[in-house]
Amino acid sequence: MARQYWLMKTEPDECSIDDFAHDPTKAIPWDGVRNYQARNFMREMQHGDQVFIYHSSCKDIGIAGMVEVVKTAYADPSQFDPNSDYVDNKSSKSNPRWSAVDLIFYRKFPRVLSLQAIKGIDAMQENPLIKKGNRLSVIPFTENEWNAILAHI
DNA sequence: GCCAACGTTGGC
DNA sequence: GCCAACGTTGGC
Repeated sequence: MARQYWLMKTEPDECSIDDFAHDPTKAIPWDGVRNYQARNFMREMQHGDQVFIYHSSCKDIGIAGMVEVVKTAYADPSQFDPNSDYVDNKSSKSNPRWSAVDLIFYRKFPRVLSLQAIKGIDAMQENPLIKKGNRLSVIPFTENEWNAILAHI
């Protein structure tokens, strides 16, 4: 199947593009997703899929760079960790409720492409990212949307 | 810090 | 299965 394109939101205080860039050889587990729609998208991800990293709830809101999927969905360990904020007592090991994927650095943009700029891109008008009240933290991108973003970097 | 919009929970 | 209450997200 052809490579797919995604966007994942993160608060840069938690995990930013710089955390990936810091060691480009090190895969970082993307765990803690506790939304079913976002989880389902993560389960569709394939090795080699590319992902925009979006910084939310911060000073410099927008797309900061790109990472790549290096490990497809597996049971998110944090759901079973009683010390984790993300523990889910209703999840079972035989049928884990939540999934994680591993991501690796691909590229940091010279500057963050701001949400405001993204809203101005024609090809992005149907993308959930710019819809008011949207809370989805994992968003699929069409190839057209993906290329339109790259054309503005 | 505010608050609108949304997803989830739980009583019925 | 409905829906009100609640907690969270995320831009401003």
